[in-house]
Amino acid sequence: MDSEDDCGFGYDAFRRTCPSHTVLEMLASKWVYLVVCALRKGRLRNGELARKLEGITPKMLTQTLRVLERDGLVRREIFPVIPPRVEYELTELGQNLAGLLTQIRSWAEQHAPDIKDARARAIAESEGDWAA
Amino acid sequence: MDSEDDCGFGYDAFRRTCPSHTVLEMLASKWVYLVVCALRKGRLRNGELARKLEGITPKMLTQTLRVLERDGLVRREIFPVIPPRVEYELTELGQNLAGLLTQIRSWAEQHAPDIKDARARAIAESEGDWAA
DNA sequence: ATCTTCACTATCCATAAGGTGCGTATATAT
DNA sequence: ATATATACGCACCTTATGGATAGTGAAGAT
Repeated sequence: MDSEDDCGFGYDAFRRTCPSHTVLEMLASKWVYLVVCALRKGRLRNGELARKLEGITPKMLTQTLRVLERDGLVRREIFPVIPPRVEYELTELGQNLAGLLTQIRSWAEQHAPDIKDARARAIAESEGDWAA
Repeated sequence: MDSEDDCGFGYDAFRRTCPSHTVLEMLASKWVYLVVCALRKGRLRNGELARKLEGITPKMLTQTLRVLERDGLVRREIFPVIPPRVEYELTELGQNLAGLLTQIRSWAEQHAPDIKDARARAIAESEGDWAA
């Protein structure tokens, strides 16, 4: 019945026990999107990322990078120097994903006005209710 | 400096005040992914969605659909019959997005084994630490 | 009379996300 | 001696999220 849904790989993200479902859960994070997009054009240091991702706290940055490293999307390189120097870069798998996530980001940027309008309309309608 | 990053639309998802940033936040949800993907091939009723999205609670399903409706990605049609009949379908904007989200889902399904392996390796390494 | 269906709505609660601040290590500059 | 820079880890706390459960309404079946 859902042979089309598993995309022919035997995995089905609609099933909560499927490994691809947990992958989707991992990807469902604002900071994962942004970190992967930020690393797309080359390796960056922790501080460089922190400056690029406005509003991220050091904790969330580290947490996100650890998840991405654990899942094989990001490689971490430590230079044994003082003061410490650590660089992050996408693995091949990460680069592969970055293409898609960048498309999502572009979509968000392109359609932000549409969605802003839709939200405004939704608010206007709900406010109109009292007078109905 | 970041002229490439705003994709030429004047929006930059890296800035937390940018409307596109809130769009990205909205998209960063497992259930948003899955509901949009599920509706891709046509309109579905609440119960049909609930059966398709294994593990979703009625609350999360309704909540997700309300967000998608508010943002203009999903259209809701109510048939005034008893028992109630409500159908959901993607708007044009939603269809547009569904293409991308389906790619993400396919990616998750294709690369689930790679990520499973990466996680296993990460665990093996961290367990190896005690013997180091 | 009671049950069933369907699409919710409301409520409570456990967990997770996320923020803040402090500690660590050490070469270099003052 | 003290301060600075860097990239964290750790502990604590507050808030938000998601899940479980129960309730609603109204026609039709039993």
